[in-house]
Amino acid sequence: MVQKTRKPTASAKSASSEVAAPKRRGRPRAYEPEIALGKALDLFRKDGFAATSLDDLSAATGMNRPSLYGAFGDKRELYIKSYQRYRADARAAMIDIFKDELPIRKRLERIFAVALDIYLSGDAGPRGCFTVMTAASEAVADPEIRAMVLEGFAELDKAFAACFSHAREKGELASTPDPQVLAQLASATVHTIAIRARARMPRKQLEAIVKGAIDVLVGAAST
Amino acid sequence: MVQKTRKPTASAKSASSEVAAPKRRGRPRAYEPEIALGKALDLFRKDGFAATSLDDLSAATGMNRPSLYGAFGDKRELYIKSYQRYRADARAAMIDIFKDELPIRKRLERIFAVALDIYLSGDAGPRGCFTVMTAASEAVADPEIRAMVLEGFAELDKAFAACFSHAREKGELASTPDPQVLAQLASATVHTIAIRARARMPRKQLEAIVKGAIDVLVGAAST
DNA sequence: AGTTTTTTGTACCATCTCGCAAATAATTCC
DNA sequence: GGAATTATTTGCGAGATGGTACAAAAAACT
Repeated sequence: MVQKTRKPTASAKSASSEVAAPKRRGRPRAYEPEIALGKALDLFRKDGFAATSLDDLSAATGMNRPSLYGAFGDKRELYIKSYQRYRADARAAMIDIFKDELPIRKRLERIFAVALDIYLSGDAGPRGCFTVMTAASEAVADPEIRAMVLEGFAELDKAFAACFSHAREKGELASTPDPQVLAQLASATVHTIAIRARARMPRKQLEAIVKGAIDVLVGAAST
Repeated sequence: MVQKTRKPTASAKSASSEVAAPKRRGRPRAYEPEIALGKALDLFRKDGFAATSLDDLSAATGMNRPSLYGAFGDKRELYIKSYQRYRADARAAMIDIFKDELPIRKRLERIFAVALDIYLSGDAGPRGCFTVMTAASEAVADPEIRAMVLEGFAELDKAFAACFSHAREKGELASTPDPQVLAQLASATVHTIAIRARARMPRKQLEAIVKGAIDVLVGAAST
């Protein structure tokens, strides 16, 4: 009764965006759940959890309330699914760069640039980072959201740490500052630009902050 | 009609907590506005703007709705006044340390410790930083709040920059990284611990982040 | 005493909130 | 074609929401 109970029969091998139409039984869905979830995500990013009403969500997705409820569960579940979607999108946008074989400085530049793209996007003003702007607020009272948020921090820290470790092994960085410490400062930089972006600080200034941070992070250790 | 229009007659020299009772005309107030504002601040910090209802505020302050309205204006005005109060409190807690004549490392340690105290306080879980957790969210749509938030960032950056400049003049820091860059990284560290505190990251871990950041900030330049 | 001034308390309103039940529509299976 | 299955639509209902009107209360002024 929640989301899709996909294909009880057909080929269960390939999962995601199967071209095959598994011939669902009843009335066909009028709207693509993935698109609707994207719209819901946009709204939650813009207004946060409490200020986003089901009517807003209904209008934005084009689904009326019961359909929303049937597809995603109640408001909180929809919020959590939206957050998962956000995280998946952000991860997808970053993972290649994190894994790429570039000089550390170049890599950091590209990662921060992608982050800025994410945070500054939005028709009605920059939306910032979902984790930082709304999820962290909910985290204090909701254990499930809290776990996701903490996991998000850890994921980013870990990715940066791998970056710095790798760079150190390649001799791009000195051994003095622990890669993990550098990683936490890089995460902090991500966080500060996320917040500042939300307050409509111009991109130029945010890029200046990023540049300064990179200088210290790689310059401080290598030079 | 808003807040106190204090003393049309009496001595207009001393302002704040005057002991003199200027003999207000009508029925005396049942509650101290400053205390009520503190309670409102607590609520807004805990739940944010949208999720805090006037009923909640009424219950917390002990004032009923019309009194609240008469004393502080509508919900948004009360929110803004709460934020101003928060900023004033935070400034008061930090200003002495910023001005103090301590070695840069010691000064940073104390500043971050105070920040952690603020962010981790709260009966119902750590409340984080008002600016970061709720005000920045509202900033995107509300110009007045936005101005205050941006001003808050600038204030913190400036205070840190003054710190680092001063330290450099005293020969505690090398000349390589611009004090302003160091300041922005210090602010970023404040922001990241504010967010992480809200997600109930243990104080120990937050202190570890702070320690690492300080190492890089002062160690990177001075060694 | 009575008048004036200010705050409080009660009650109310129009609107929005979330979630759901019942009825209707579109499709596949038999 | 008819039964079964799945989605959509309409609309409801109990309660919360922000804000306000109005009268009662408590003080000072005359």
